[in-house]
Amino acid sequence: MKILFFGTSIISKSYLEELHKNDHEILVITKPDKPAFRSQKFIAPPVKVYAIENSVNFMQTEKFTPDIVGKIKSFSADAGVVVAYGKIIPESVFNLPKYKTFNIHFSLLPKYRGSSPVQRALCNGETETGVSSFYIGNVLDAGDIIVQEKLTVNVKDNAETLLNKLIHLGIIAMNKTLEFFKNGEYKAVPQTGAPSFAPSLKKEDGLVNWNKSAAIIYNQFRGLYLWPGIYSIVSSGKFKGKRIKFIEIEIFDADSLNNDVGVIYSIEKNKGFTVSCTTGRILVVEIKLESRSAMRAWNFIQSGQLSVGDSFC
RNA sequence: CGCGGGGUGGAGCAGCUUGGUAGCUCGUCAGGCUCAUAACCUGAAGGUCGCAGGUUCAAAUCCUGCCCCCGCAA
Repeated sequence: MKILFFGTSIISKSYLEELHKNDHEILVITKPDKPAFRSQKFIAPPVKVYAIENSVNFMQTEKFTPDIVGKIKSFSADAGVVVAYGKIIPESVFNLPKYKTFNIHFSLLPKYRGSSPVQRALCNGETETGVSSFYIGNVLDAGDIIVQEKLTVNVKDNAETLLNKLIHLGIIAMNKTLEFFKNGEYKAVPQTGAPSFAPSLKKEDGLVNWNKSAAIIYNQFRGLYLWPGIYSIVSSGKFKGKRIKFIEIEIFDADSLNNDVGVIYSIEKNKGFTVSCTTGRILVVEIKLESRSAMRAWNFIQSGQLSVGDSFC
């Protein structure tokens, strides 16, 4: 088939790779290079890198100008595939392909419409999620569903592990969808049930609220594992006002009812320190201080700059 | 040349402003104590203070250049 592929991130790359391996004729649409990281050097989207390395045709654009739309039109695609593209595609473009354009979304729509479905689902402690392929329309993530695949969330899953599972599942959904197009044996169904939304994550989403249960904080940790991570501000002692990121935490106990919320309750030899939540306590195992590399919480305790009784806000 | 922070025995830190004997906690090793629970006590080993120059009687500390790590911003 002739496939119009919209994608940018490292996630999209796997999908492009799959399409390429399956001998589809592909035109990739991706975002322009952007300055990134400390160096401020222009970094190419992973999808572009793949396209170059594998001689796949691609175009980079910020806007869908008449000129660009014309070029896309002349490709006369059979189907459009959107995966982690990062931009809104206008109707004049998504209606061009013969079988229209579909998106792979990492949730069981209409749940978790938006850009961070995996992370939000984990934060909310969902035990089941999945992927959906659906027709792109003018309302974000609201089109008719073509294929949906379910997945049970493991309690140990974090944003990284769950995303990897969903990427694989999404590839299956994509292949099924294309197969459906080819055979014509399918029927897209409107989304049913009340939609929920998964807005983009912000750095502040990582701030821990100790006035929650250890279970809720742990879910937040799982969901924000890749970015932005979770953190808290020290409110007493030598480190007052400093931010500490929690790279690795565990639930120390799930049931205790505490009044000393946000206070370092104990130090666990060779492991780290525990902090009280309203219900239960969190064991902090690995941390990261401003301007420092990540380190074991236990090691940091050796410096004596944080000890039992110090608190977070 | 986007802004800022950091590099000190194996680990985490202090010392730098105001140059003058390498400090603290942990770990390791040897010994003691014996139920403390972050166990405790005594002793020991282990460091070209990121690298290279410079200033100085004297540099971890002041000056210059370079390397590496981290955060912010995009």
